[in-house]
Amino acid sequence: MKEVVRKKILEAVGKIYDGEVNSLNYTVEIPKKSENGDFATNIAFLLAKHLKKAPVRIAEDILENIDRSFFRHVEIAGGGFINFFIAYEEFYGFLEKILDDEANLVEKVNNPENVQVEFVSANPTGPLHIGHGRGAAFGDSLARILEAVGHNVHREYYINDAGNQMNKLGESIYARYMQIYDKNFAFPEDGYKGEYITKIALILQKKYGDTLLKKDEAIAVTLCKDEGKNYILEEIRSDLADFGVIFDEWFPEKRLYDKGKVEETLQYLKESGKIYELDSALWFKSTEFGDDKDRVLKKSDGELTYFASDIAYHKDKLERGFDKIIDVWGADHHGYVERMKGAIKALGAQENNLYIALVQMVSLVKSGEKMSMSTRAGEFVTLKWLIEEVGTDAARFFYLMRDINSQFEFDIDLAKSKTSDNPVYYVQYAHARVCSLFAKLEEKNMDVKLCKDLDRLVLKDEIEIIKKMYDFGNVVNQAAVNYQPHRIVYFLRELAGLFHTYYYNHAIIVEDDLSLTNARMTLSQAVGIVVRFGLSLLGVKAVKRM
RNA sequence: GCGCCCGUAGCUCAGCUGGAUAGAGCAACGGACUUCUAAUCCGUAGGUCGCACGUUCGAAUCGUGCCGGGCGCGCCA
Repeated sequence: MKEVVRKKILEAVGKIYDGEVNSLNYTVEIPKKSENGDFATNIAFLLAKHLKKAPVRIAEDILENIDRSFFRHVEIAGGGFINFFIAYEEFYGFLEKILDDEANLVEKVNNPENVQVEFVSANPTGPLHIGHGRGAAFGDSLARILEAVGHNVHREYYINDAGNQMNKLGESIYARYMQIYDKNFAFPEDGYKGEYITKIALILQKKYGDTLLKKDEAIAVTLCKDEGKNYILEEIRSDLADFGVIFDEWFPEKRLYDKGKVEETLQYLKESGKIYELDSALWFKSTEFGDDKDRVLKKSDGELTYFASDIAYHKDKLERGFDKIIDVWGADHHGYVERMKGAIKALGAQENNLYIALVQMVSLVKSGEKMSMSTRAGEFVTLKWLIEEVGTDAARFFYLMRDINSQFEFDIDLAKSKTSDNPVYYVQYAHARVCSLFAKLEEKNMDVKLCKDLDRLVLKDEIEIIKKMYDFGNVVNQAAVNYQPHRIVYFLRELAGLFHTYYYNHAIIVEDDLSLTNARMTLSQAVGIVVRFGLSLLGVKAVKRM
C-alpha cells in the first residue's frame, strides 16, 4: 500500500516539478492519529523551497494532479500535509495476504547479508548473571529479527579460555579442594570466591578422591582449571538453553593460539606497519584510528594481551566471509570500542563491517528495593535464579522492553504478577483469546469460512487493527536496520491493546450472522498470526490457553 | 580531567533518523463481570521533554555550552 501511495505522489509531483523528486527525502508515514489519514506525506513542505510557494498551495497542486483511484479520500491539513485515506478493499486484500502466508508480513531485504552475531561470551569462570541475561535476550532476538528480514545469521559465543583468568579459576578450585583436607590451605588473594567454586571442588573430590593431593601442584591446578572450565561451560550452555538461546558455534580463544592465528595476525599487522616496539613491548597504533592511546599487544614479559587474540578473532571472523559482524558487549567495555574499530580498519576492512552494540547495566528491583550485585565479592544474582523466579517468557520480554542504551530496572514483582499489570500476559492473552474464539466456534458447530465477506469489516476499531498490522512489516524492518528489538515489544503491546478493546466492545462470533462472523474471525485470525510472529521474534511463546 | 550512555507525567519508559494538539504501562481517582476467558474494558487527572543559546517553514529529536546520574579510562580481563 505504502509503495502505491508513493508512486501516486511521484506521478502527481512529476507534473508540477522538474527536479529530482527522490532526492527530497520526503516521508510517507502512518500518522499518529487516524484522523490524519491512513498515510500522510510532508512532500509539500520540502518542495516549498524549490518552488518558492507556500506548502498549502503546493499541496493543492498535487491534489489536483493526483490519481484518485486506490483512495477513498485525500485531503490537505496541518498547513501542508497531504493525508491519504485508502479504499477499504486494499485493507481486505492485506488480510487475505497474511492469512494466505504469514511470510507476507515482512518484506525481505534486497541484498541478504551474512551476519554474525557474537553475544554473551561470558568468561567461563562463573555462572551467568542477570547482566549477561540482557545481552543474551538482545543478541538472540536481534538474530531472529535479522533472519526474519532475510539475512543469514550465525550466532556465536566466544570462550575466553586462554588467559590469566582461567589460571585464577584453576587456582581457586585447587585451593578449595585442598581446604577439604586442610582448612588452613591458603586461598589465592584475587581468586574467585563464589560458592560454585567449592561446589566444583567437591565434584572433583568425588571424581578423583584424594589423588590430587599427591600430584604436583602445577599439574593439579591445570586439571582443576580444565575440569572447572568444562563444568562451568556446561552450566552456561544449559542455562542459555533454558533461556531459549542456542548458539551455532562456541568459539574457543584457545583455537586461535593452537592454530597460530594470533602470531599470524601480529605478523600481518607488523608488515602493514601498524605495530611498533617500545620498552620491549609490542604496541598497536590505535591512535591512527582515533583511539586516545596506543595499546599493548605483547607485554614486556612476553605474554600476549587479550586484545591481541581479540584482533586475531576478528580477523578470523572477516576471513569467514561475514558481511556484517555484530559484537554485543556490556556497556562497561565501551572503552574498547575505538581500539576494536581501529583494529578492523587495520585489518583492511571497512569500519561499518563491525557494529558493536553496548548493552547498559541491569539492576533488580524487588519489593520496591534495589538488589545490589557485585561480581567481585562473588555475590551476584544469577540468570538461572531469574529464570526460576519469573520464567523464560517473562524474563525475555522484560529484558527486551527497553532500548539497550538505557539502564534497565528489572521489576521482579511485576514480571511475576499474573494480572493485567504484567505486559507479557497482556500480549500473550491476545493470542490465547484468538485461539479460544476458534475453540468456541467448534463448540457451537459453526461453519465459518475465513477470508470471506471481508467487506463487513467497516468499524473504526476494525480498520485500526488492520492498519496496525499493516505497519508490522515496517516495525520489523526498523528493528532490523537499527538493531532495536524493543520496537517489536511496543508494537505488540499496542496491537494487543487494540484487539482487547475490540473484543470487549463487539461480539466477534455472531450466531445469527454468519457472514459477519466470517469477516471478524478472519480479522481475529490475522491478529493471532501477527502476535505469534511478533512474539517469536522475541523468543517468547504464544500460548493457546491461559 | 578525558570519553561513552542516560535525563520526557508521581514511578518505569517509548517517541519510526526534523513534522500535525508529546504518548504507553504502572501508581491515583471513578465506573463495567447474567458476556466469545474481567489475565479484560471504559473514563478522569497528571508535562517548563534537565537548563540556555543556535540551526529553519517546524526541534523532545540536529549543533554548542552548562547542570545532574551511571559507567569506563593498566604492559588487567
